[in-house]
Amino acid sequence: MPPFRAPRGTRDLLPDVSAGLRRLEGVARSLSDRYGYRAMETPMFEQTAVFERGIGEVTDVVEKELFRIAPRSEEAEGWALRPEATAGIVRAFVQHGMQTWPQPVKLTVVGPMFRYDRPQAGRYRQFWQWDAEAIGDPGPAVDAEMVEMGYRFYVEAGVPDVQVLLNSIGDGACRPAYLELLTAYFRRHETQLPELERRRLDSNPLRLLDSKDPAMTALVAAAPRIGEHLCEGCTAHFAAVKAHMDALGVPYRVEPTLVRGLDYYTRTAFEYYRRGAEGQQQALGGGGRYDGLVELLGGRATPGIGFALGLDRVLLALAETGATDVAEVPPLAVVVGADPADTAARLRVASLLRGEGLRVRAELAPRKLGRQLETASRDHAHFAVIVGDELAEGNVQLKDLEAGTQRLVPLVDLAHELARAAKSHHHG
RNA sequence: GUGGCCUUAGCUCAACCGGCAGAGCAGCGGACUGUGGAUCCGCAGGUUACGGGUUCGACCCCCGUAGGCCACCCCA
Repeated sequence: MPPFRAPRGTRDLLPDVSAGLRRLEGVARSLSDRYGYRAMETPMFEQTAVFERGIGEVTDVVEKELFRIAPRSEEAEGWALRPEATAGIVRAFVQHGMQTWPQPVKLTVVGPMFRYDRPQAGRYRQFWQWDAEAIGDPGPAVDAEMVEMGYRFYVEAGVPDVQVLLNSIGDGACRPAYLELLTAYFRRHETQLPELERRRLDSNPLRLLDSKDPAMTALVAAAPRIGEHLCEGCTAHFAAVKAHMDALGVPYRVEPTLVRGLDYYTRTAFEYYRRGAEGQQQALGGGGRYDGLVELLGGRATPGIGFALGLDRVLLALAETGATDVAEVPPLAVVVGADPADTAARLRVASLLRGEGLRVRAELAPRKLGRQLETASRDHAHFAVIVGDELAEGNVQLKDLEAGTQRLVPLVDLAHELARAAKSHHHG
């Protein structure tokens, strides 16, 4: 056992996996660009209060999953690593007076998030998200546009069987009344409720709706549905969102029991999940509207909507379907030497080529020529540059490792020759 | 945070009932002293996750800890 290991719930992304993550990040940035979302960065930690106020004091994320940093003695307030991006972005929106920018302000963040959770496959204490937020547009069209952008991400990333779940969870006008109705309904059947569900009746009654306890199925099916108790405004908004989705041709399923875990959501709630995936980590991403959040964090009342897509889970899904490999680009050439001891000559020739912008590897270990060529072949390099006695006359051997041919080339022409060969290689 | 299963070389895995810890792959070297992907041979690699206990004797049984995984809670 090595003396040090990556902390629990974190992991090293070795080059293959790291390349996969960067590929996903590329898809996310491309989509952000196409849909008009501008990239920004927020700090990886904020005042704890930003998350407590923004996400909600009684949510699991704040109550038990927040990665807290104890304040130093001279500081009154503690910090916490960001468990999600929305609160920080909205904090920045308020801080920098973005309500004076042309509305809506569309922003995106890609980066690591942190939650002090019990780890499992696809659930880590440090994980990566693509987050996008559109702040300042109350209309349903931007909701549909956002759901579509997320859906397109999975399509372009190559994740099969992604389903969009859609619901409306009401707003300040209709949700309180519905909650009362729902709570009253379950209270009437309280004796049939399992222990856990009885406790949730007080803390978060909406959660009863997507309980996994089989004893709840019948009860949930007969429970009042939010969709039938939305106010006029929410009903119209939801209908318009669905109409836009239909027009865009994005497949979705209305899921009346879909609720979201964070307090700030209003009206539109959506989730992307993978059908048929074993294990519980089928939630690939989710989001929703948060028309009260900006005000909650000290700004003028401003509507907003956003999503967070979990990149680790996409990586996991791609690995399961075997579509994860990112082909490594081999070096154009490997510089090898006839005299194993003369490392300096190899290093010098490689340096020359690198200065000309070429991707080359120098074989620096003092191994005999055969071994050097062997590793060059296994690297799938196109060429080997053999440095030997002919260097005295200013020449090297340029060997085509695929064709097996080689010829004498003056050192002064080498970069040009290789660059030309590289071009013809790439163009077939 | 709750319950359960697992942990042997860098990786994938063997090791009878409690009786000398092994193989394949990967790495390094040789066969091959200025010419490559194959082949053959060799070398190195281990406190059997860690700490304790039972036993003449523990990879194997018991207890604890850590990590991973699974189901919850919850979520990405």
